[in-house]
Amino acid sequence: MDAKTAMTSLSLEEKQKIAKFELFRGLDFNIVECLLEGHSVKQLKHREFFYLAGDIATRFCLVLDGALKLIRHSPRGDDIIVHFALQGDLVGALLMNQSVPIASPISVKSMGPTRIACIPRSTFQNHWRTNLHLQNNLNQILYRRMSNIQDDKTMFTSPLKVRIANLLLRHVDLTKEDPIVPLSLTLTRQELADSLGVAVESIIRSMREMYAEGILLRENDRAQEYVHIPKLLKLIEG
Amino acid sequence: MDAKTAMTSLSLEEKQKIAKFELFRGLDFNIVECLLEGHSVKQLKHREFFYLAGDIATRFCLVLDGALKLIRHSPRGDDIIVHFALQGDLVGALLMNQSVPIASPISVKSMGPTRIACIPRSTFQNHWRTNLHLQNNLNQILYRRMSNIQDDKTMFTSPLKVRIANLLLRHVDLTKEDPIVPLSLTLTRQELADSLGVAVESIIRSMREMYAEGILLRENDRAQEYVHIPKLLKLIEG
DNA sequence: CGTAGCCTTGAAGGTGATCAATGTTTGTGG
DNA sequence: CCACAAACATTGATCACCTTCAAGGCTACG
Repeated sequence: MDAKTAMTSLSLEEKQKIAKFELFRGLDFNIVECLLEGHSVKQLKHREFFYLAGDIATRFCLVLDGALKLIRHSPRGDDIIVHFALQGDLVGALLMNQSVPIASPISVKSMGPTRIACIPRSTFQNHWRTNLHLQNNLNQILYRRMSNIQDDKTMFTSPLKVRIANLLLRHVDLTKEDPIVPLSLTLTRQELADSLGVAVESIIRSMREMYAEGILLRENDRAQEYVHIPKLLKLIEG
Repeated sequence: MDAKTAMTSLSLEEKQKIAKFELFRGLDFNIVECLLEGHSVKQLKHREFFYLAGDIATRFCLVLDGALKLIRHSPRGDDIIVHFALQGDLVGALLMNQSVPIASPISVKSMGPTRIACIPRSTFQNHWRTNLHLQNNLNQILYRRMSNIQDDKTMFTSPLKVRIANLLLRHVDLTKEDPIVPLSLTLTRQELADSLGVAVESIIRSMREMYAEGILLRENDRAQEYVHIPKLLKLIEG
């Protein structure tokens, strides 16, 4: 096995960090170790795939660092992003719950360098599926994900600028007092377009206006973008 | 307690029928009886609410007959239907899994006369939450619901006629050999519009074309609508 | 018999799509 | 380190699709 495909395991130290993820709340450390049974850590480069749509899903993964995007392909060739998975999020867990391995309906691609823990299906069957407390935590995650996607659907009828605002709002730290906060996840214009199901050009034109209105800000030409929360909220409220 | 609000319980016979729902697959009958603990049967008229958005959810329900629609309200006053719940489907179960009762983000309204079994939160906490097998079944339902709504999102970029076709396809019995099958759930134009997030007029104009193309059919002016499956599929494929 | 909900049609208008061209940034291999 | 490719960003012009508004008809139901 060469360096490229070398698979490492999590150190004890790292496992202890992971045990603090919300997903594992209320679980003993030795249980968490069981849940990671047979795992392997993978360092994905930018734009690398974890699943391709149609692959039989024999493993799922926990995001350790970085971000993944979950992509559906439309018959017309459009790619639609249905979810962004960040640190502590699970990808493919719902597929593991099926009685036999099934084809993944989505592709999963990294956004920038991303570290994940790949966990085999058997571990899910033996430990995840049988742990009641964990199932409840999983449901919390699902509930949030379902809420978000329902929200997207509800926003469908709003003008594009409002929909962009709504999407960006999910990727800022709202606990800060500051009215101006940076985006915690950098999305390209293309990713915003794919997430909202519109053309890139439309995103660009809408965001240009949002910059002009001071809703979005950029530190003298640097890449990092900031949002003005009160203005953003005002835009969404209407 | 007058006739209007009289609450009845399920007969033994009916419980046995319910025990055959996919949701309860693999569960003993006496377990199913526990899962219904404290339930009450409600006969909803047309357009009656089970939840109103914002209500604190202290119970959930199982659809016995008829149909419910789950509605989200946008800030602009548009109503968006996020799901149709038919026989055997659950409404509000995800809300029960939260540690404390929370406000429902959706309204739930009957479509025609509908019979439901209302089940108190405590029963969920005591019996549903603690039953591993049931949790797995619940996840199956969630998976399907999530798939559907992701599908909707993916279809977003398609022309309206394709999106209508895709929605109708979910409400026909595909096990039949016949190319022409009736819709198992009658949706008004308004409901189609609310489900797809478009204007009623757009639905009407699109469907007029679909009638002209023989994709949709109607028995000499009768209300029951039929779809021509192969043509429907061809439209979706592109 | 009047109201409420749903269906239908037409005309006018706007939002976002499409197409084409070009600039910018990033990463890769010679 | 430079050259080149690939991904990403931007702009303008034109156009299609869907929305909005207004008006009217149909059906069910108390």
